[in-house]
Parts: sequence; C-alpha cells; structure tokens
Amino acid sequence: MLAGYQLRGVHGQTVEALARRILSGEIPEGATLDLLALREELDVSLTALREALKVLSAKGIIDARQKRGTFVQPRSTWNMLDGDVLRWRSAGPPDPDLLEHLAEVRSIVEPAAAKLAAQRATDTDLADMDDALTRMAGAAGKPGELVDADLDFHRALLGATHNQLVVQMERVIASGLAMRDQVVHNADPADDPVPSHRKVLEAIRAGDAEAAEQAMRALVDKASEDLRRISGH
Amino acid sequence: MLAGYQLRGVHGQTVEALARRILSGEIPEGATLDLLALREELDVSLTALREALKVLSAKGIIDARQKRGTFVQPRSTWNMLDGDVLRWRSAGPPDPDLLEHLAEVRSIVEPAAAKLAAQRATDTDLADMDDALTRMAGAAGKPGELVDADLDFHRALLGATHNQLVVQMERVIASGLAMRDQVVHNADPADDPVPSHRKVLEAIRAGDAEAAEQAMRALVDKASEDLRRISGH
DNA sequence: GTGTCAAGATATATTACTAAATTAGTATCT
DNA sequence: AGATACTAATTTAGTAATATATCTTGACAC
Repeated sequence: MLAGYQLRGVHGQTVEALARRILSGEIPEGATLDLLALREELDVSLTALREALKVLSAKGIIDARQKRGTFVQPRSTWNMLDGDVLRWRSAGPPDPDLLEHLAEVRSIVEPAAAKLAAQRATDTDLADMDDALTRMAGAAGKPGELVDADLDFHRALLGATHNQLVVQMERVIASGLAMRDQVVHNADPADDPVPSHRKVLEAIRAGDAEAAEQAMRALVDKASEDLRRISGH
Repeated sequence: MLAGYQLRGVHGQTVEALARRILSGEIPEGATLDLLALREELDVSLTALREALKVLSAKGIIDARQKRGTFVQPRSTWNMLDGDVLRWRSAGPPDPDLLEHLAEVRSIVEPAAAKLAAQRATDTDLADMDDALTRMAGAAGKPGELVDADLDFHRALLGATHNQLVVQMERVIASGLAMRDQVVHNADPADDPVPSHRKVLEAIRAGDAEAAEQAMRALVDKASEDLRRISGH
C-alpha cells in the first residue's frame, strides 16, 4: 500500500475516467467534446458529467463556452502544478520529459527552500524534520515506509520556509518521488539516503543558510543524476 | 482596461461569490457549509451550487464527504499556485504576507529560469522577449500597456526554459505584478524598467547562464526592495 | 463595408426526485 | 453489562426532464 502520497479520492470516478482520456492524449488538445456521446460512454447522467467537466475546467484542462462547445485546452494552460493533474499524468505511461522537468523544479526550489529554512526554522520544524529522518533510518528494507518518511522530510523542510507558496511545491516533489518509484522499484541498498538528508538538517539547525543550500543542492543533484542514469538518457 | 492578466470569466459568479466568502475568512477554515442556507443566500439552485462546490473542491479549498458534510479545508491544502485562487486572494484586502511570499517565489524561480533560458532559448523565444521589451520601451506613460508588456517579457522568459512546470509559474508572477499595481499605482518615472530587463535579455542571447541569472536576481531583488519600501515595512 | 437583427445551437440553470453512504442511536442477545 | 446487529436520520451524489440565457453565424438593410 504505497498510497501514502495519493490524495483521497476526492472527485468521483467520472472525473478520473475523463481526465485519463484527455491526459493520455486519447482526446487530443483542441478537440471538441461530444457531451452526449461521453454521457453514454461513461454511463452517467449529464449533470454528473458536467460536474466532472467543472473540475477539469477548474484545472484549466477544458473550456466550456456557450454555443461554441466544450474544448480541450492547450496543455500550456493546464494547471500542471495541481496535485491531481500531476497524479493523472503519472498514472499513464511514464513521460521522461515530465520526470526531467519535475527534477529540474526540485533542483530550483529545494535548495532555495533549505536556505530559507535555515533562516526561519522553528523548534517544531526541526523536530518534524528530525522525526522524519529517524523514520527514514528505521525504514531500511521497507521501501514504502522509506518513501513516506522521505516525503515527510521534504514536506517539513518546505514548511520551515514559512512561505505558503513554497509549501505548495510539496505536490511537485511528491509527484516526483512517486514517479521515481514507479521506475526504479529496487533502489541500490548501497547508497543510504539518510546521511545526505542529515547533512541538510544539521545545516538548517545550525542556521547556516549557505551550507543548507549546498547540502540540498548536492542531494537533488544526486537524485537527478540517478534518474538520468536509470531512464537511460 | 487593465484586465490584461485577468482570466476570462471561466466559472460563473456563484463560484466567485462563494470563493470570496471563504477566501476572505468570512467562512473560516474548518467550518461546515450549510448547503441549503447558501442556496438561499446566493439565490441559486442546488445543482448550480454543487457545481460551484466542485470547482472549489478541485482547488483543494473544500472537501465534501457523504453524510459528514462539506468542510472548508485548512489553508495549507488550498492550491495557492492556482491562478483563480491567487486572483481571488488579491481581490480582497491586500495581504502583506502574500505579497512577500509572491516576491520570494519570484526571487527563487526567475533567476533560475533565466539561467535555464540562457542555455535553451530558441530564436523564437528571443524574438518574443525582444518584442515584449520593445513594447515596454514604447509604453512609457501608459501604465496598463507597460504592465502587459512586462508580464509578456517574463512569460516569454519562462517559456524559454522549455520546462512545462516552470512555465506555470507565470500565474504567480502575473499575480505578483497585479497586486503590486494595486499598491503602487503611480510608479516613480525616474526608474525605467527597460535597462534592467534588457540586461537580462542580452545575457540570455549571449548564452551566458551566470550573467543571466545575476541580472535577473538584481531585477527581482530591486522589485522586492521597492515593495518593502512601499508597503511600509 | 458596416451595423443590426433574427435564427439556431449549446452550455447553463432549475426543479424535483431517487440512491447511496455513513454516523449515531437503539434494541437485542448472550 | 457489553458487544453485536439493526434502524433511523442526515447529507452528499446522481438522475431526468425542462426551461433559459447567451454566443455564433449568416443574412439583410443602410
């Protein structure tokens, strides 16, 4: 049960089904949706379908205009930073570009976050990170727990920036970790993730912004490197 | 007409009204929504209300569970990077924290984006940025056009990273510019924004990643500085 | 050419109903 | 008395049929 970073099934399965068709490209960008046909295919009422469309519309995936019809919007207007959208995308066949982009965002955001965290972390923040690290150390062998604890560490770190918007990047990182797991499965037991994380934490605890930034940069650079090596680029 | 970076009225006014009430704190976090009461207050049908709720639910603002009720979620789960959410927030009384956080995200993302852009910008990207810069230079005195061109420049720059996720940060930047405009109104005509932007563009054109990063850092640092000075901190 | 008007199409809203899910209370049995 | 099983109440979720509002297109007049 590695559903640790899977959001609760907030929106019914109609949305999921529709989203999958669009995200996968089965229904391409620019296409006009045939609501009546979809209604039959998905075997739901029109109102239920429209509620699903409202969700997708809220995420910038479709646009429903009177008289003209309901269109799939270009991918550039999709809310790629939305947790659901990321999850739907990662559900399909693994997209190497997406993985690359996710890693890139991490390497932009996380070192900067570590820097801020070093300047602002409260005792509670530190305790949260410490707790996650302890659980990481104790989860050797149990891949599910390890990923959960890993994510918790990064979540706590982002929280320590005390910047609401930075905290939201959690979704990107969670998605990145989830997709990585789909690809790697059995990580090399030789490289223990704990020391590198501890290095970050200690720099933050010491309030050394530069050291924290650098330690985090090393961490995400290694992650990117691992990814590149595995995805065969 | 400074609606340049205002999204088309995608979702009806019911969503807007509900969103305002929640975002403003009138309906606080954790509150249980009384659908029947809201139905009357907003004077819409229940299905229309439910569609509005679906939109808010898609943005992580509320959570509707059968039998238990519909709850306002804690702010930490709201999709703060969503364009609509940002717009709704900036509609209310200006939140100094939000401005600060927006500026912080800019100062994290944009220098990194400039660096990537220097490595990847195509001729088209450069032309787009150049065009925006030209329009900036020609829009002296006309504040609306200036902001539009400014935003276009940053949009083009983000596009030049060729990273879908980074491109999405446009919403954050657009929101930041919009909120800044609400506050400053009449900018000091003494400081012309064009030279600093041109410096960034030229570094990108030259493919000098470090210079581009630095030039952009200088730019956003100055913006943050201006903001801090005005908002009276 | 430009503006106005009518017709057609389609998303949007309304009403009223049924179904499903889940909590809490109640009764029953051991 | 305590645990289990049943029942009721509440509230979201879904269905269906119908009406309305608004946008697009094309035609027609000016």
